[in-house]
Amino acid sequence: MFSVGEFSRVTGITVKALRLYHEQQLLIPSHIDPQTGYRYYHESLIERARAIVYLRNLELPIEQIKLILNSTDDDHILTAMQSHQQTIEARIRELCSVARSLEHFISQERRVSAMTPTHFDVQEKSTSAMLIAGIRMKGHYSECGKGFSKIFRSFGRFVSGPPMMLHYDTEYKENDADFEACIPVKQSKTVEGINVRELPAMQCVTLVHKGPYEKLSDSYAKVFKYVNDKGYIASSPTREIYIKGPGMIFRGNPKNYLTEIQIPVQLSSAG
Amino acid sequence: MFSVGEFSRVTGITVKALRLYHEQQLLIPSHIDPQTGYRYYHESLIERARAIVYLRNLELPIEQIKLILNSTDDDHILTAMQSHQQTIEARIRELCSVARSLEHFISQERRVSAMTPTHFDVQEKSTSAMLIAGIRMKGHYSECGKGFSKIFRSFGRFVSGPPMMLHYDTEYKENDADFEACIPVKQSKTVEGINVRELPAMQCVTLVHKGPYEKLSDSYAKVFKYVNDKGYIASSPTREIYIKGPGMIFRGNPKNYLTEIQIPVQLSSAG
DNA sequence: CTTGACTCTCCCCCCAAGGGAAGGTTTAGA
DNA sequence: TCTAAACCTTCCCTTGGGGGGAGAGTCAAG
Repeated sequence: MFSVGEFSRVTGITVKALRLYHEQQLLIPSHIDPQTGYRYYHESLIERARAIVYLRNLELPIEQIKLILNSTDDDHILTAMQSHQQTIEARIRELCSVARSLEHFISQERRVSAMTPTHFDVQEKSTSAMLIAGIRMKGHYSECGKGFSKIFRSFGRFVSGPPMMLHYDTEYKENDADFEACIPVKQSKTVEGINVRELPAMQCVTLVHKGPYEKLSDSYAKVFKYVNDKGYIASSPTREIYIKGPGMIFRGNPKNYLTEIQIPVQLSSAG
Repeated sequence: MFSVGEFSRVTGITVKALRLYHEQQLLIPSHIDPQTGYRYYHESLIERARAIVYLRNLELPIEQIKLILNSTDDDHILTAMQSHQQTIEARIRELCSVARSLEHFISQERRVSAMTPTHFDVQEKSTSAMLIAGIRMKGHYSECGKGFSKIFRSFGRFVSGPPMMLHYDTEYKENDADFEACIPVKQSKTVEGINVRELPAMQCVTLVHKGPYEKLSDSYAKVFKYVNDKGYIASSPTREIYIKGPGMIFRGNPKNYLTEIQIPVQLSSAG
């Protein structure tokens, strides 16, 4: 006969758990001193205790274990284990789905971090051609969200980069702008109202704007000053790439928004 | 401004949960009527509510969500998500391990069920050769458990069938028996004290004994009677296969124990 | 003005499997 | 005999809410 502490050491079950199992009628001590209430466990209970440990490691609930250990019918045990297996596997599927979402979220975030430049100067560079899905719109810029949503709904996981906007106006227009909301995609697909095509490579002058969209005009001024100073000829459409913006999930902090301005240029003879 | 009920309908969060989120300072109503205590949510909170729903679906605890949504530092968000991902993946690994154990257990049980014969008669059959790991022992039969344990510890997942015992005595001995505890295995392996070898095919007379080991002698009597009646010559070692016994985990019900007795025979000229 | 639908705050209990602490009794060894 | 360790019960705490109810106040439409 062991006392709780001894039995705990032998079986590896905590004293707390032993008391709980007693209360739940799962593992009842062989003898309980009527005076002191001390629990005493017979050696033969070690076996049952081990079975309980084994089944608890399989994360079976106490109720189930009680049914299993008290049943003499092996078939019933098998059924209980199978049903538990179903439960576990369902849970695994849930968690895997969560893990996939997390993976997706994190890789998205990482891509943004990787694209975050360390310098915010006007630069010249060439872009390569890319496949985009776009929706040409006229009106106020703030309408662009609808366009992005529509493209995102249609292309979902085929999206291969941050959303961007093409500006076809040669002058600034507030309320009647001509622009195209577009998102780089991996595959072409025919969707009503969405124009999928290749955006050509180009030589451009670029500047990454950090901060809220309200201050974009400052950055535009800088870029155009550079273009003029160099004597380049700006063409259209100009591009705005929303490296980091409000996003689908978090509004984020507008102070950290990153927007790349790309002005396509033809290098004049003076270049 | 929405009342709780309306906001609940809009966001899909239950009223109970909205109150909880308020209490936990996760989603604080835009306005609380000082007289009535009614909660009113501004449209702009829908966005935060959606983010909360999204993050809850990723099974983030409320405390974490609070930290994430209240932080302006994107890096911190990424860190939090990554740490959560670690947690989730650790949990998945745990559950997969549990699922493997369950799978193992169930397939084991199924094999036993499949091997359960529908008739318990003396029969003649031939067995095929099999690879076994065995420990030859002398003494009392009850010592065999140690042998099985040792083999099991060494061969674990290479076990390919139920344990068995070879009896080398030609007469019945209680206390000084000569026997070999062995288990069929998939692969050979050199282990001190364990003899791995091929058990040859043989022609035998067999009977599946159902019930506790104490009554095995009745079944032995039946088998030997059959052998003698047929005029066969029994040879040794005889085999006892523990199709269903106390097992590693459950003692089970001795009334359901299944033990196959195999007596190797040479068919005499009279057969 | 009434009435039915909403909402409020408290309150309690529930899930699973214990953990932790408080406060009191018993045992075992020196 | 004394003292420390072991043991007892009882109560509250954990996650993330769900469920229900009491009792009271409020809102909006007819």
